[in-house]
Amino acid sequence: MYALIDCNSFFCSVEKVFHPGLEGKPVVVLSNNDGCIVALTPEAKACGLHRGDPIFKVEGIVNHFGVHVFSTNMQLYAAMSSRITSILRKSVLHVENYSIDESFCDLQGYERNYNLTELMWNVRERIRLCTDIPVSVGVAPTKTLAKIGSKFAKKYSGYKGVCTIDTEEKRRKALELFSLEDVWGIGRKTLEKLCYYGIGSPLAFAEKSESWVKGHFTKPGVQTWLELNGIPCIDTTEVAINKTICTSRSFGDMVSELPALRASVASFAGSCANKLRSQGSVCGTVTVFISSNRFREDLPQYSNAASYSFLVSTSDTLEITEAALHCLADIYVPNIKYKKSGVILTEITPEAPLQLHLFDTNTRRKERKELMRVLDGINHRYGVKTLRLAVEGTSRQAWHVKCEHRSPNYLTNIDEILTV
DNA sequence: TCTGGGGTCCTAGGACCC
DNA sequence: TCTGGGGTCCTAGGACCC
Repeated sequence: MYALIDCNSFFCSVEKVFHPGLEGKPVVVLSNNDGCIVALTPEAKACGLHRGDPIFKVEGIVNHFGVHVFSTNMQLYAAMSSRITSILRKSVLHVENYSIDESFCDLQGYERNYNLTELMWNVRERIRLCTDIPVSVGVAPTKTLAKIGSKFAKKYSGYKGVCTIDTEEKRRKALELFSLEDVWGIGRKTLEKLCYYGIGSPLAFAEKSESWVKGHFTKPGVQTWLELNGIPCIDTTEVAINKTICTSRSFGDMVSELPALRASVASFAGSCANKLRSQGSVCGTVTVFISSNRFREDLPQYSNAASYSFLVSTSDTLEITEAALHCLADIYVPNIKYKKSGVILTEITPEAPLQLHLFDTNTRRKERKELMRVLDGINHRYGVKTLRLAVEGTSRQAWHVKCEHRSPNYLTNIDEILTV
């Protein structure tokens, strides 16, 4: 059996931990740049707000109902997430951190000594006591069914936060009541396809014959079908090493001048290189992209991308930034109002063993590695971007993101710790 | 005025090999 | 009229996830 632990309205719940007066009030958390709603409480949903709504379009609702609005603070949410994960790991042997707000537990063996529902009730209570974050838990023979269970646990208070699907009868009942589009693995396209074949519920899909499903769907569809029928086949083992690393942002204000774009690209390249080193990898290629504001039909549109491949794979901030700025120079066109830029690192491999190159002229690899070690050490101790390249700029610039309602970093910065 | 960011996996088809 | 068989690797694009 598997358990899925899902934090309820996670970003909002974290904000509520530090603003206890908000219990029972509508709360939303915005995307970067204070653009769209990315997380909202049930109370906010009841006001008519939806995930994905651009905030400026729903200002009326927000003001009318007094909805509490927060800018996103990923550093804070990530810190809370790791606290929850560590509580889980102390409670259950096999924990798989699936996303910032969800973890799977492999409960194999626990059924001999525990009632699984009671076990998860205890885990849930421990998380509540230690972090004040409410979670919903689904327990079932497959991960897809566990996900469904957690949704029921969230929706119906009678489950007291834990819904276990451990009999054929419960499985069929759950599949009958659950909505098809909420099934893990069924997106917009698959939903359309299922509708076309007259399939209206997860149960109807699960009851199709194996040969029919194999004839009409490819591997992911077949996997979902198997999982719904109680046969585990989705392996979500944590990917500790990313195969691509991307940092991109929409700008607070549009920019046209090359120096501002260079500052943004250099800053994103630095962030990418930092992530790359933190997972002990090097990259073979860096890609830079820039684009204008696609929502402004009245302005000339332009977007482009360019890549550079290194002779010898690297994780050196200076090398990666320099290459990224060359790419930018290749695609920059003046007199365009740019809204977004980004840096992508690909062809990521472990830093050792490093494939060298016959015609490589870089003789300072060792010194550079030491320099990066010092750079990372300082930024780890004194905060992200304390030490950075001059080209990234020094003052608040037009391309910086907007975040007018950001909470302090209560959990990670001693200067911003909560005062009681 | 204002519209997010960061990933993975799978498949088909092209290009190439013997 | 007839035009082999069996592979690998790479990439773009689609679909999905949070």
